[in-house]
Amino acid sequence: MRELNLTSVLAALADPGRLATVRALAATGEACCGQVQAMAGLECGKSTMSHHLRVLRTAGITTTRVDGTHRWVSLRRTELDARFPGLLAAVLAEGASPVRPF
Amino acid sequence: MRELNLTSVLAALADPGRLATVRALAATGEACCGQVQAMAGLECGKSTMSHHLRVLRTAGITTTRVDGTHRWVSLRRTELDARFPGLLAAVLAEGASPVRPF
DNA sequence: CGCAACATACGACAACTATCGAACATTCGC
DNA sequence: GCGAATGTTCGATAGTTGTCGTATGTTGCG
Repeated sequence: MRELNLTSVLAALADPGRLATVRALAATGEACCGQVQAMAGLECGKSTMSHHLRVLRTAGITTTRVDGTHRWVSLRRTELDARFPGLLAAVLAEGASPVRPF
Repeated sequence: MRELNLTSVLAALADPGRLATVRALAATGEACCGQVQAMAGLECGKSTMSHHLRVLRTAGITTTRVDGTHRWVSLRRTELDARFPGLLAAVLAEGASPVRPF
């Protein structure tokens, strides 16, 4: 288990593409790189996608399971919630509700 | 009121110095630049401090009240909590508890 | 007014980051 | 084994960010 440093986690999440990636993973549970890219709607090269996934993995937000030619990526919800309670929920909740207090 | 974009907020918080600044502000409620720098334990030039405070202000995390030669800085807790419920609490909670599940 | 205190603005520089294309590695199927 | 599919790694480049020193602006005080 990594250090799960808050600064690193926030830095990893502070990118629209990676945020979309995390949301896609939260919705599906597990997905391989290509699926994530499609679901997150990221139109970038595969190397860029690989880079973003590495940032998320290095920050301890995701984990990767190798299976043949595929790399199945998923959120480390349990560890994340244990270390930073409410953080993931707060980030994922954004945009989910209409945010109209009136 | 600014756009309060989640990505910008996360990017603003993704810095040790700014995180310490936010914690100091959360503890005191309001402080002028020099006090913030001292409380957050930031040993940097004043221009750097001013830069960090501007990043926080631009992201919508803080607001500044001018009073003579002082600039009183404080968190925009209400707006922040309304826009991103739980986010500030999650960020501030880190390190507050021993984080020892055993 | 002149000076000190507080903070911001500007210019410069180094370090980091996002992005891309091409090359490489691994595995599956024929 | 060969080629296709899936990702990663490498090198390069452009843009962003953190830091600093200095200059500037504003206010309070004598």
